[in-house]
Amino acid sequence: MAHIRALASPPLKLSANGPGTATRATNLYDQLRADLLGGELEPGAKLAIEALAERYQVSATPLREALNRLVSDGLVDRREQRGFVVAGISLQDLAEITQTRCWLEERALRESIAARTTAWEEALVLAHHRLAKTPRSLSVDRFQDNPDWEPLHRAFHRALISGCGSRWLLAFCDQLADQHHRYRRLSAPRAFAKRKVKSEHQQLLEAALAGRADEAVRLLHAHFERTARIIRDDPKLFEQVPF
Amino acid sequence: MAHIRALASPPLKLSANGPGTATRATNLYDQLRADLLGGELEPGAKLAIEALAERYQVSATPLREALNRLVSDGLVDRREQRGFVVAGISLQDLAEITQTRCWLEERALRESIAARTTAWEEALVLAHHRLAKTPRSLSVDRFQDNPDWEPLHRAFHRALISGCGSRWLLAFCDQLADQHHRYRRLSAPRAFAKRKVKSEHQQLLEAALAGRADEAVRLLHAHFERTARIIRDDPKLFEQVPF
DNA sequence: GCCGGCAGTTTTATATACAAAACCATGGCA
DNA sequence: TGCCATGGTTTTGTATATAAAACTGCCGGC
Repeated sequence: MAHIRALASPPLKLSANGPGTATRATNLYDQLRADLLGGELEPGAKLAIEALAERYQVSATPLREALNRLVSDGLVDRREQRGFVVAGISLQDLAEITQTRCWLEERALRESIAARTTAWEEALVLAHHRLAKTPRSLSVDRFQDNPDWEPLHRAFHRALISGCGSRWLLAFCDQLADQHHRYRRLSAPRAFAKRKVKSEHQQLLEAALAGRADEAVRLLHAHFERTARIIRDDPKLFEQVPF
Repeated sequence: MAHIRALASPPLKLSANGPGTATRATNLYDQLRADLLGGELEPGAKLAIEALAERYQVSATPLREALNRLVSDGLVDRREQRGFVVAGISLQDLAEITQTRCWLEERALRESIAARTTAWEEALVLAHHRLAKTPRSLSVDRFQDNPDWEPLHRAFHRALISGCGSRWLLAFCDQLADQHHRYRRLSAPRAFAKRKVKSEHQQLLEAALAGRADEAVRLLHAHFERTARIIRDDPKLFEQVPF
């Protein structure tokens, strides 16, 4: 199942420069993905081959390969004979992603808790510790994204469900987390003022470690739904929906 | 969410020959996918560019594009700098796919039943009718695959869960169904002798229509697990595991 | 004034040519 | 004999060139 990518980081090379060196299409895929998730490339934007080839200094062939991979991830839309565009966002889609993520992560979390091991608990505690000591914002009074935070947040949520026993389910959850992230980016400044994210994670950790599955699931759902509501209620966000 | 492909059939063209005509890479993707699921291309087999280009009468560029898409589907493995191979099979993978499919389809089925509408019920009845009147085997006494059967079987299972309200979940289920199919193909001759598939579907239909969610889920799990067991117990299938 | 077709332009998709990495067999050497 | 180095071969991955489709703006008809 080599197709399931490892978390949000580029695949680590086994040998320094032996067989299996990363290919140009793969590097480009990683970079494009980062730019899509980071918001450098905005939803709905045209992904013109020539412009991108110029921007990333590659030729059309590996570029098209990378774009094709991103289509499968749901980050890019392919329009036959009309090229590629950044996947759009909508309230409907946000609702489905949130709902689906609740369903899948609930299952994964319950399985992880039911099958919990020392290794899992320790990895979880570690992930939480790293997250907890990292500030969300670089500035205390206004929101200024701390780029270290997001990967650690991601890693914590990943650790919660990592013991579920199904690489498929984990891959699906990763994909939904990517999608969720595209929306979360938009709400981060608003969420910063309103939310006590830190304590939400703390409670989640404690419930999971203590094996209180129902409580952990409840907290996780609330966590996701709170994010969704903040985005949904943002008056500016969806006013100019192109459809 | 244009990336979610429509069931197992090629995307239907909206205008006869207007904008959006299928591209060569897309046609190739469909064909390769069919051949992978149909077993023309066996698990572990090398997918050499030149050989495939010759076989399908296309050049390397669209071929590589199609292969990249199939990697995301989990039907093909990419080995950096070493080309593509048909994704392998293993007992471990079969177990995970079966388990994950049970989890996801359970959720989707429960949601479908909870949200059931007349349209959903009618589509389900229709799908079941078509399946029921189509024989599994072209010959009565020995197994000879009826190519009409599989798409109808797929459509029935799809109809069961189609009301779940999440295109994401449906897409994940589709992907798992594809994977499951690769294994199911292998067990079909053995399953033919042992199983009353028809009555399993009949019961499932009745439970779903009557809104008996728990029973429907139980039947669905049993349906999947029975398939998995038959494959698992096949003495020939996994004796020469390449690892 | 608006719709529908038509030519020029731009952009996408594909074929081919080329570069670079992996593979393979051979042969030297301990 | 077993192992690593090495050169030639094959195959992958990338760049570029070409073909084909979509877009644009203009024009004429209704």
